[in-house]
Formats: sequence, structure tokens, C-alpha cells
Amino acid sequence: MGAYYQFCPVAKAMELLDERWTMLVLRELLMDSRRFNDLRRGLPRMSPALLSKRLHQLTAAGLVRLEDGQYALTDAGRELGPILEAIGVWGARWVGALGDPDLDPKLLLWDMHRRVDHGAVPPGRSVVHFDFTDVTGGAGRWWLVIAGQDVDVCDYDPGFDVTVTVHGTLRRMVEIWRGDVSWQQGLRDGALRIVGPESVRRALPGWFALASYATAPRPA
Amino acid sequence: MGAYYQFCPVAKAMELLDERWTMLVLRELLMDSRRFNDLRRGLPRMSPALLSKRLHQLTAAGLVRLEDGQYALTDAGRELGPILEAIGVWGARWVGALGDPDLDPKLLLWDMHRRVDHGAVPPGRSVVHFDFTDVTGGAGRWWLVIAGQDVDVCDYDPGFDVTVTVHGTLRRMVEIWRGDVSWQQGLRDGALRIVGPESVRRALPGWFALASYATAPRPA
DNA sequence: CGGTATCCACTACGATACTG
DNA sequence: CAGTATCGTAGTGGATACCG
Repeated sequence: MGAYYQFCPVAKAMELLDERWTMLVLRELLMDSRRFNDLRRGLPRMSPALLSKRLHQLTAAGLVRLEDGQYALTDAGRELGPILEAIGVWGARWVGALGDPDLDPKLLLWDMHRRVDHGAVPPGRSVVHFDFTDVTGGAGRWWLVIAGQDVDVCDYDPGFDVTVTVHGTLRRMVEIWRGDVSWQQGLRDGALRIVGPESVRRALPGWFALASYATAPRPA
Repeated sequence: MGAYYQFCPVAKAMELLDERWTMLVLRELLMDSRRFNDLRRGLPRMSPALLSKRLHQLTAAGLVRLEDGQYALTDAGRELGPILEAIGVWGARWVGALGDPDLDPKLLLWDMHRRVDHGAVPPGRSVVHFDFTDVTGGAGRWWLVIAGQDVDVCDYDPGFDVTVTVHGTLRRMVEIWRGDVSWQQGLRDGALRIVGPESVRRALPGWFALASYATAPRPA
């Protein structure tokens, strides 16, 4: 761990926080992922060894606590919440371009699955099918099964009746999800379509709560 | 530069910001250091090659602009100001222990020199002499020469009459500067003393504006 | 003053396999 | 499910010297 040898609290904080992946681990914990393999799903390109190491470091530093196999933030860790949010807003405003490798459908679905607004989804089981036309290698079809308080992500057809289908480019769906464009704008030119009964088509955008950074105004 | 391959704006922001030294370079720029060698004084353990590289990266990313040999933050860069401040507050609250190598008198004096409150210092020339008893290797004696709007840091006796002397441990002076303890508390047990005319002794703490993190409440 | 150039030592990280 | 073990390498960053 590279020390800066400065008494400045920014330097002392960054000694801990500027190591690769650390802030993303904290982001996942702030999103209420508490189990090792849940954290992994939000950090698919991080090796398990490194995730383990980071969790130990954060525990040693007093930001994270492990209790009955569940990771949780301490007061110190939770106080980074507003900072992570501000960084998200800053990133949404100023780091524009997304490369194709940034567009990971697995990550998108995992993120969407935990931001389902259960008050907005009809009772019973709803199945949202995603069909991304621009994803190669058979990872273009996904299903979100919402039943009660449970939401499951499937990369195979779970067999239930599909309530509604989102059909189009992954890039556009990500742009909507990040708040770069609104649902309305994003559906306008046909790069993305919602297919299903009229009432569900109208309601679907309300089934998901966008992230805090999504509503941040973009620079003119 | 390690990409995360995530569309999340936090990840996109951290791809840029979590490289070693980057946030400290931004801190210096936010403190209004604009010239290469001024930046170096605030980052003494950073090699010039690496500082140069970081400045280029930040320029390419649109956070920094070079104009007539002066570095300046762009709008994007300046918007990180509140985030850096929040990180400073967080660090002051939660990253307690300072190691001896964190206590660099050169850095302390450089920091103090740019936070002189010229409205509080008497007109004419004032010389503040620091005598740190716990610093080895002849780097324990420093002078701050305040004249008009200029403040000079000297590690040798500039020859002028000394207005007031701060005598004691560097560690205590740093604790005061960081806001871990108040001037009053810090002077109480004799680890640090202000030596000089009564009126100046009383006024000296007011000659410097503490950093924004210094006044942040510490956790109970 | 304001940087580049060079070179080396590490070590952090990624990939993969494996275990309790 | 929840990690640990192992291994090789890319590449970062530190030190120092040097240049316009």
C-alpha cells in the first residue's frame, strides 16, 4: 500500500481509497450487497482473490465489518456514501464516452434487478424480457423475474409467460439507465422498443428507480 | 491505465481519479498552485516525471488546462472541489493515526504559507520562526516571512528580526493545523509554546486560516 | 524555471485452479 | 457458497540524471 507521507487528511484518505477497485467495492456495499458472491456479481472483472484482499483491507481500516458471513459498512464506511454519490454525479456529467466493452448486459441487469420499485410493479409475477440486438455471443437475451419482493436475473428463458419485452440496443438501454437520455427520448428513434400490452408499456419505466446520478443535470 | 469495463459513472470517474497521486495533484491545483515547481513543493515525494505525466493525463481528460505556462482547472476539474473537501473531512474524521514520516515540516510550512490571513497580520514585515524540537537532521528550524501580500518560506535564517517564535514538537503543530486539537488545547501542556510579545502571542493563531477539514467535528 | 530521459525494481494485479 | 493458493507478467512508479 503506497503511502504518501503527508499529514493532509486528503492524502491519508486516498492512501486507502485510491487503490484499484476499492471505491467500487464500497459502491457495491452501499448498494446493500452483503455476501461475497453478490459483491462478485457487481464486480465481474475483479478476481476473487483481489476482492477478498480489499475486503480485508477495508475491514482492517474500519470501514467494513464482517458479521455472520455478511459484510456491512461501519459508520466510517457509510459516511462515504454522499462522496460516492457526488463522484457518480461528477462522472455522469464529465466522463462522457462509453466504450463498447463498458456495455455489459450482465452488469446492467444486475443493477436493474436491485432497483426495482416493488410499489410500482403489479402484484403476482411479472417477467421482463430483454433482447439486445447488438450483443454478440449469445449474451443478448435476459429475463427479470419479479415476484413479490424477489427479483431474479436469468440469462436463460425461465419458462414463465413474458409480461413485457424490451427490444433494441444495449447501448441505448444503458444510456437510459445512466440518465444520459430519458426513457421518452431513448424510445423515440426506434433504437429501443418496449413490446407488450399498452398499459404495461406505459408503466414499465416506472418499475425501476434510476440511480441518484441519473437525474443530475448534464453540462450545457 | 486500468479500465474497469463498467458503464457506471463511479467506475468511469475512478478510472481516471484512482491512480496514485492524481487526487493530490488536483488538491494542489484547487489550492491555487499553478506552476510546475509550486506543485512540486506540495508533492515533494512525487517524481517530476510522474507529475508531468499526471498533468498530461488530466489535461487529456479535460480537467486541467495549460495556458502560458500556468496550469489551471477547467470547469470539470473545479467541480471536484467539493468532493476533495468532503474527502478531507472524511479523512480527518476517520483516518486517525499519523506516522512519523507523515510529519513533514517542509510541507507544513508550505501549507501554512498559503493560508496566511493578510487581514490579520500587522502591516509591514512579520517574521514567524518555527523551532521544532523533535525533527532530526537540521530541518527543525523554519522561518515564515510575511511582507505585504508576499509570504516566503525559509529553511535558513533570513536575517530579519523575529516577530514571534513557535517552539515545540512538530507533531503538535500538525495536530493543531489539521484541527485535531484547537490552538488553545494544543498549547496547554507545554508540548508547544508561542514565544514573543503578549499581544502577538495572542494574535498569532488568527494569522492563519485553518483548512476546511480542520473545523469538521470529530466522531465521538 | 520547467520539464524529459532513462532505467530498474518491484509488486500489484489478472488468470486460473483449487479447497473447506 | 465463500473464499485461498499459485504463478507469471505487465507496467507503474521511484530515483536520478540531464536538457532547453
